[in-house]
Amino acid sequence: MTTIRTRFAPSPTGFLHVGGIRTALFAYLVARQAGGQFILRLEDTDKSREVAGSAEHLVESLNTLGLSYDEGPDIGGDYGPYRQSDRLDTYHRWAQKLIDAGRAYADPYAPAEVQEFREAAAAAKKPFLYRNHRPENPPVWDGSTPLRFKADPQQYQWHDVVMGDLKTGPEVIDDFILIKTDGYPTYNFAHIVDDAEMKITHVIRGQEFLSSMPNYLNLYEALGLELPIFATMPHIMNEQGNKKLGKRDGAKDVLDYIRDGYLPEALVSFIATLGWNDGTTKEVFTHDELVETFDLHRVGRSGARFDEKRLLWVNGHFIRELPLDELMRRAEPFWPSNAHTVDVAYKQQVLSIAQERLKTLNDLPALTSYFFDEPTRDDTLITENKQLKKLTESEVTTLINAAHDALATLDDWQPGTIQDALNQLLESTGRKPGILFSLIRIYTTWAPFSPQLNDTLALLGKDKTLQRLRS
RNA sequence: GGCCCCGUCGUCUAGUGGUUCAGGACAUCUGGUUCUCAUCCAGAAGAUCGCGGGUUCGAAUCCCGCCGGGGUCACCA
Repeated sequence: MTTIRTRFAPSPTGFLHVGGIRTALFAYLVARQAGGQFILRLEDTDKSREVAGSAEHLVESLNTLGLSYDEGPDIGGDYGPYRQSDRLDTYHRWAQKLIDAGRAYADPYAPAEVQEFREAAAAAKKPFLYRNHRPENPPVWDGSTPLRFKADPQQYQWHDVVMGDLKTGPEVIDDFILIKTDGYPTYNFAHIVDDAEMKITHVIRGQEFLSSMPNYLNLYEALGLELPIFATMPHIMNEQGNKKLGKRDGAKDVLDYIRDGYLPEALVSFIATLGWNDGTTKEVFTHDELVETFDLHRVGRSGARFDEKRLLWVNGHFIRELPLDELMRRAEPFWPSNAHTVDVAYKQQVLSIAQERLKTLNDLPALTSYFFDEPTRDDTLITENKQLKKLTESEVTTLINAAHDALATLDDWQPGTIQDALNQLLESTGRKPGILFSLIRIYTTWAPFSPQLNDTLALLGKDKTLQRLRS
């Protein structure tokens, strides 16, 4: 039985967005659940598009999301190198096989000439095919011109795990470039050679490559290579649903989501369910659950929209599921600045009452700042409150003073005892909780929302509570 | 334009001829949980399954046509 080997093969031209991550994730899952290997290969054959530092960025993105690979440019492996620019001799070796077999030839035309052919075809409203201009006696290829594949146009039928049975006619097959004049191979050539040499069993990639499949099939044949299993992922669409998600349309770097307080596991679960589900009503999946239940056959064929609202909900869900000490670790970079002057145990208590209110870790400062800093008074909290705005100034003062005095006599400062004192105050003042508790809550936090009153006061401490009720 | 893929509530989807003329989730709205926000619970609204034909006793599910959306036609991947 052959070992399942999948790969993720991005080009280092920038960051990774959710579309790329999904392809990587699915390839990763297929390998992991089969006990196989997941490989990272850098497709850096277009020097002009390469962005400095993006290889490291891709690696960081995969690591951050927990998509660990078994072989790759930075860690090596038995089938390296894993950077295409380091494999040029391999491509030339395979190209020579094609030349020897009469299946590759030097392209004698200047770029402008090819462009003319193309425009003539467009003018005649016919699809452009390079092979219609195939030279009769091409010169010996010396590397100064592109090397083209001599296609053998024919009808193809093939199976795609996601897309099902597909077929196309010979008209879509053409002579494409194998090696460019700069000596680098094209993707079309290099990925097939590499997949074969690296013993890749499943080619999982985006839909944009679907229309090139007949050409690839033709090349596999010419090269005498066995076909891997193909799985084509539908596009993830932008929020408007009218375009494939792309960097130029504002697709975000996945690492930006992490910086914005999203949990890697939330991102992974959300991305996995964009086009896939396990057939039950289960909505969120842990890493292990995905490894166990993921199935390429259940990936849908239609493009899915990227809905941030749903991601936000998934993220909140995962935050609530986190054990407190783990949440503490994750939250570390997100605290308001003054929180660092306070001891860890206190922060942990603050976190415990903020946990169920966090949608992202980035919500932490807004939710907890009054535990660390003196809040600034904001009277609109009272004047814009339906019930409180009816009170006169002296009524407010009276109530706050009463609260101060009642709480000042309290020796045992605990949520329970505080609540008892507050309940007594309710009786002695004859006010509704909606008035009394709201007022105390506002005076002690000056925040639009906070955890329930007794917990907030308990954590704030007696001194701070009384002091804020005096101001 | 040629070729290819897709089309179920606003969104993600379940559903492959008949206990599903449609289930779940997000979002929205309502009520409850001694105060706000959130959580949680209960509930509401929301899809004539893109449209039109056909096959069938019966179709979201099969066939045909149309429309709509997307992708691709590079010395980019």
